[in-house]
Amino acid sequence: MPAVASFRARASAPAPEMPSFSSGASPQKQQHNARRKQLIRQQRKSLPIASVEKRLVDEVRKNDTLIVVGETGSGKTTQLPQFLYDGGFCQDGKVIGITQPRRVAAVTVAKRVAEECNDQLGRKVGYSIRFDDSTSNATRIKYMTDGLLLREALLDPLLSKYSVIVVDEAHERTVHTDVLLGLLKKVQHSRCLHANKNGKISGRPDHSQSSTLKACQGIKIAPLKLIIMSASLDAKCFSDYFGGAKAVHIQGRQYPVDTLYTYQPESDYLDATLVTIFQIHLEEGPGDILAFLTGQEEIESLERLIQERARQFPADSSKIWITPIYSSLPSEQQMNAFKPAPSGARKVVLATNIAETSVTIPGIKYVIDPGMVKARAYNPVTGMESLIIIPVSKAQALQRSGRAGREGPGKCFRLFQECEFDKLAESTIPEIKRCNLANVVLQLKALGIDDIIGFDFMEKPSRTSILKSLEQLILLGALTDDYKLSDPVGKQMARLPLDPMYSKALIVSNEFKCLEEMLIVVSMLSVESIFFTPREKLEEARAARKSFESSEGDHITLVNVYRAAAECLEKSKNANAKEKTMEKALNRWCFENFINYRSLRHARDVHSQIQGHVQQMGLNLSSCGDDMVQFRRCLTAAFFLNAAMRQPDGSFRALATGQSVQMHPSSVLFRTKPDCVVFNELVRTTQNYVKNLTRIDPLWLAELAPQYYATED
DNA sequence: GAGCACTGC
Repeated sequence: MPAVASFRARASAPAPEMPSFSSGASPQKQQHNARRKQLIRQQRKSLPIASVEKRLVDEVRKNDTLIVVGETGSGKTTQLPQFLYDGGFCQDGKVIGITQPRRVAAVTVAKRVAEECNDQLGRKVGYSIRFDDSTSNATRIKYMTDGLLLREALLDPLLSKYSVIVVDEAHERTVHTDVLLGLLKKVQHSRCLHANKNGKISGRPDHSQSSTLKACQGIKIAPLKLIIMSASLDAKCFSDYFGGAKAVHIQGRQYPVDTLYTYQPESDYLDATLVTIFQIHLEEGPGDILAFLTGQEEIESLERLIQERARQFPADSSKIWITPIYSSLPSEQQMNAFKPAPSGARKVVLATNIAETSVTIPGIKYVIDPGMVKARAYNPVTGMESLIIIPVSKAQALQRSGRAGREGPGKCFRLFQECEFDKLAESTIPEIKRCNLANVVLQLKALGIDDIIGFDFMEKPSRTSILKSLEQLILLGALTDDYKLSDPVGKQMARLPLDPMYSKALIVSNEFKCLEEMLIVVSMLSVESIFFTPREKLEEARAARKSFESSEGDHITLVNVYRAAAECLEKSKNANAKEKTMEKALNRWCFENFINYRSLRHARDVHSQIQGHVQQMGLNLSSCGDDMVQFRRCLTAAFFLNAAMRQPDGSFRALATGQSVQMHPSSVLFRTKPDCVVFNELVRTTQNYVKNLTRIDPLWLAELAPQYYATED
């Protein structure tokens, strides 16, 4: 066991603002109602942003683009749109759009603002996220996810119904935010030219804008106001990107957080976390502890270690109550982290990154930050994705420490030396530089942006990564040989909110008369893991899966699961059950069959959305019935880029890249010896693994994908 | 015989 970690203090900086879950309490009595209104008025008035309302609105009037840096608790997300509404930015029925990176934020903030406006949600104030639209013609303040606004741009390239677009949490730099910023810059430019043209002021002709401009000729349209909101202090990069746009700073309201570092480097951060938890528990005053770990496995093993250590304490000492929280944990168990600790006990929340931005846990006074994070990495040359544990960035560390100062002064224990903090990267590498770009490229092409390499990204992805995506889209038939969006295949693919390879699979399956089966497959492949295998019930989980297994592979197994679930719903429907009862029955069925209910629910949502799209495209919901050869041939035609051949040593060779890969043990084919498979996922962990497999006849490759395999023997 | 942070359309 290493020596007890010891710490020294350094003044902390405020952390960025995060949306938090509102309690959603609904007033019942009128008196209660009046009190609540009064309270809301007071709260609004006391927000730091309230004192600069007039100045802010003036700045938006004067500047086409404004950068707003707002610290935690400044109220920018809820207040600024209301200021703009009151300032007359919704005249002529125009809408103020506010984008968020996360669905839950769009919903909770919209609810809060509707309440502040004393109006029903969905009228003046609404939200729109995938699968859930709560807006109407009357909506003037619209909260939405950034990805949804990108989709809207496909239908309305000038985003003509918006007078102002506010991009919130821009510092997070998600792929969607980055693409949106590039697009908005272009749209703003187009609308400016357009307005000038209509006003008989001659704008310089701009050929890059011609397609979008042409689409909107004859429509009266005003310039677009852009507001970029960021919580971090890096306003300069946004300002530079938008031609030196003005930046304003809004004070936050956050309690001070004492930050402490270790004197020595810690070789084992898990053990150091364990030691620090007990150090806080024994030496510090009341308050809950939040420890950031990298994944489920670390959380589970630390939980066991804490319990072991706690047993060595005298029975009358105060107790520790451990609540893990990570994304794949079923919601009921996640909720424990939000409950107060039993009296006399201290709550210790062991969390992944989920507690960094996505959820705010009440009662936290102490944060433990080992300074590591599990991050996705992508190799554009091999197409290989992997998850690696790397040091956090400074911005991330600040975000984590800020979690200790939400309700009162707090302390953050960083399990590394102060000199190490100074060496950390300023901010996390934007996602656009570490993911597959096929979807981004397809979207941009569909928006009429032909020159992807020359596109004005805030931070350009590598040339290799862009070229690789272009190449993949050509192979899928979405682009022609001269990099133009193909018609109808490319256009259809761009309309579908799916991975391009899955979109192509749907189009192919229409020709193979098995669209129904493929629709289920791509829906199931588009969501998080369907099977839930708790460590302590491994055998039971395996037995449950057996009843769905197909010897042909994982794709047909997924179809079987989906259909069994649909049958379960059908049964309770025939028993005239209400929707709520039906969902309950499905939930129970999932539990009994070791299926992740949340994932299945999500897959059903995707299924119904995509079904709507393909029907609109005029495709037929055909089924191949029991002809599984036909379906496997279809999978081959769709996923030919992901084919692998068995080698004499039992490993596989991915045909497109020549990489040596292994079957993942989670595949139903794992104990069998197929000669040739198509797969959907290639991940690197301890070795290269392929997941979601179906066995195919190797001869089908040359027959069904001759453009790719004809020259190979 | 492995193990997967987090989002989003």
